[in-house]
Amino acid sequence: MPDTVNIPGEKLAALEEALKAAGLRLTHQRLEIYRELLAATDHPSAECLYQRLRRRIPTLSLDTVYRTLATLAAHGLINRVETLESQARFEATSGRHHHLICRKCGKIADFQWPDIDSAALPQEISEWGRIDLKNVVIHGICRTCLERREK
Amino acid sequence: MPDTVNIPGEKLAALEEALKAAGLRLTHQRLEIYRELLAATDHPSAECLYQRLRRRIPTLSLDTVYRTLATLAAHGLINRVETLESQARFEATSGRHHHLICRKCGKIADFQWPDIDSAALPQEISEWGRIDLKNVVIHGICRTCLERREK
DNA sequence: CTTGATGCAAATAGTTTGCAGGCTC
DNA sequence: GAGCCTGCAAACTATTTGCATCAAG
Repeated sequence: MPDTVNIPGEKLAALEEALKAAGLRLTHQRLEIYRELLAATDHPSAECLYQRLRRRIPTLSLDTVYRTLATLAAHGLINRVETLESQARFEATSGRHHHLICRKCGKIADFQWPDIDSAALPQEISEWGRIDLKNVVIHGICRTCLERREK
Repeated sequence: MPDTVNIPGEKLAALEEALKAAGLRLTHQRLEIYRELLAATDHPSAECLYQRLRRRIPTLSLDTVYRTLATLAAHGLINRVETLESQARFEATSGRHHHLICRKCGKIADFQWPDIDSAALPQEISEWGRIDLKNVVIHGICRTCLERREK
């Protein structure tokens, strides 16, 4: 099993470029945090990322995870995902997608819905202001939790 | 100017019924907090509701606002609105609607989008589990903030 | 070398909880 | 009158910040 996550080079190049453009340094921690987020599919919280990374980088501190997540989010490399929980969750920025959230176990899954992506917004919206992002959030109970409940 | 907010009786009846069904009491505080939320259009935070209600009920405590919001939310009378901010925001449960969030001032507006409400979800979703709620969240910058920025 | 980034520890913000007295049913 | 609800204060959780040190460019 590899000790570090291996990730498409283009994404890492984007990280390096975005950081450089903002006059920020490409540090070991930033690289690893971003890598971990690229590899993760479960929209981890800061705390959760910290636990995973600690195995590889024992000296890493939770503060740095928070600071790095804020930095990366500010530069559009990652997204803060809005949930109803108190803990913030994160994902690496990637193609257009939407979220399924289980209200029981809190798991977040992605799904595609091209029909919505291309659908025209209601007329009234254009008067509200400038639209940056259109996202569908679906709440429900995932299959695993449903089956657990039946027992 | 009226000292208390006046609200359609049906909503209040729903509150009374829902509380009674759960074996909970209809207290002055719960009534007023729910009334305030029914009247509000700006999805206020707990702190914000507290400030508004204090004028009418000087003895009200912030803790009670939090506790009451949790109670009402647990019984489906109000919704916690998910935002990217750290503060939770609330709205009285009402007809199907979606949210516009200004990333500058944090204002949340409602809008209708019947096409989405009636649109069929992608096939894959049904395999995920049970769907309770389908919500569109739009992020952008509201007109007021756009104009302020131009100056 | 220089300056921004990190780790540590302490501070904050928002929210929750334990307890004693008050109010609804 | 009995027990849930409230207000008060203190506890908690997630996140942020000040400062001395470290490392990337």
